[in-house]
Amino acid sequence: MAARNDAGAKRQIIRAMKNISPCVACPNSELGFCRAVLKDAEKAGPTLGEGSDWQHHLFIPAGKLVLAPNQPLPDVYVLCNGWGIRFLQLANGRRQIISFLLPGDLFSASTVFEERFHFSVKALTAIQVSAMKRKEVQSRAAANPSVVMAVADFCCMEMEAADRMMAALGHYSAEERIAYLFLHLMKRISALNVIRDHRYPFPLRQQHIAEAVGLTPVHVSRVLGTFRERRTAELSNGVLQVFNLPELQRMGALS
Amino acid sequence: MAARNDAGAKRQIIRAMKNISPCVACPNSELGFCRAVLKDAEKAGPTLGEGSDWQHHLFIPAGKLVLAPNQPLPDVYVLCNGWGIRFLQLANGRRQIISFLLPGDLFSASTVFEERFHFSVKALTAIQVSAMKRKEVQSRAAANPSVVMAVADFCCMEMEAADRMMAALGHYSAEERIAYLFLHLMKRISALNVIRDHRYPFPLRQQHIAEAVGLTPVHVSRVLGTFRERRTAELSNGVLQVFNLPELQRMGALS
DNA sequence: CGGCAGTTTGATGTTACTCAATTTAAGTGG
DNA sequence: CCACTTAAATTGAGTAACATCAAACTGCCG
Repeated sequence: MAARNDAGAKRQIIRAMKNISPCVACPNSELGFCRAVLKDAEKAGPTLGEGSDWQHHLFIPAGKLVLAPNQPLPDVYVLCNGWGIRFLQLANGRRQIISFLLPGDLFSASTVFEERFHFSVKALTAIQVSAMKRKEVQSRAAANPSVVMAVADFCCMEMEAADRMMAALGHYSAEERIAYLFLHLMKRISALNVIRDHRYPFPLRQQHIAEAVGLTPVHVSRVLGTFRERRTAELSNGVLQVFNLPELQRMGALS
Repeated sequence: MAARNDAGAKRQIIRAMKNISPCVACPNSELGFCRAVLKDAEKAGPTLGEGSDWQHHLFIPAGKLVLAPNQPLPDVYVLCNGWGIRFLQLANGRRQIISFLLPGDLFSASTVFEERFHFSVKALTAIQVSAMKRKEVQSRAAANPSVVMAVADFCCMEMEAADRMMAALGHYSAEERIAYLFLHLMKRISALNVIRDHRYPFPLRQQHIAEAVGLTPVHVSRVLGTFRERRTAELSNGVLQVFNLPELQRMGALS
């Protein structure tokens, strides 16, 4: 039921966002938000031209920093394509990955409200980003309740995800944290892709998993090793293959 | 500067919330939100009677569960008085404290948008809670931008706090996590109370600290012991006394 | 072929957990 | 005011989980 809820919210975001971003400038969008919107724009005809002055699109290569914290920025960002990470840079040089950004995701609901962000964003793969003037988004939201609903929904999802991750970080073992991360991302990926044979696109390095769940890369490697031995799941070549879903769920279920 | 920001946001919430809740039914409010609102209501005269049908007040004894997760509830809750904890109940019987609720706090910004909550709330001390019909809050928000701003601000604060706590849980040692928690709460308490001699009201058991930062109560006791030995800080009798603030900040600074 | 980033493996060290006992503090009822 | 009870905090000993350090291995790309 939680899964249905998530997927429902995502669809709602997609639907409502049509009122914000036609997203017509994304030529090669393959997933989620962009494609859905693109189709609609085609149907609707060429009314919403690509040269609008309140939104533009960015094409960012893999590994590049997209946003640094505490810069005043006039735009709200939606990831159209590819994967990103949202993270906090810590004093000791480490970083905590707060969330993985998938196609259709607002970088954060807070970007709609505030012009300074407390986090950084980096491209994990090559990505496309839709940047929309915050002022314009806000005024459209004021005129259109479904946009407000979409932002509110995203906001709730974001907060719930953060809360659950806190619980995982605070009270779960290495195995359980990684299982939880896998399940959480699998649910989100499933909402965007058709998954066959339990094989999920998963462009993460072990380093990223480590930074997300608060372990060292070395220990992540060991845990993934045991997952492989036990034939629970295997991560390689950017694909997560799950062999024993019940086992994974047993480990990663928070409540 | 971060502190000023926080205090500013709090004041803004208090100001904007006057449009939502006169809060006149709280007889003994001593802190923050309620008192501010009460004063204003007196000035404004008795127009806003206490018998309004869209809000009521709850008096809840210490230790009582206020909200269980996944119940559809028609109200939005603001803590008027006392301390509460917001937490996730985990499968293994443990719980993760997500945040401490102080006077003036919305239980969560998500309560304004959704009728089912993913968390539980428990009274840490005896508390007073203002419950306002969500529908009414939403319609007042639609009519009054400053209410929207207040909720948005609270939302951003909540998300930022969660993100930083994730970083603390993921990458920080026991000492650092506890120092971080202390500093975070000290900042929030300072926004509500006048603090003298670095003595902060702090009605937490070591068990609560443990549940918030992901340690065992035993280990919390040891860490607090070293804090006391080194004369960094001391927690006893519901009072946190800080002797060496720079030392605490050195340990608990995230970035 | 060489270089490089990512992963794996081993040996060792440290942090924090577990279990259990003891002390302290805070009521409660006589 | 004092025995009795109970919750909370402290202390100690032993252990498990994860970190650290270092070396070897893999795949990939020029």
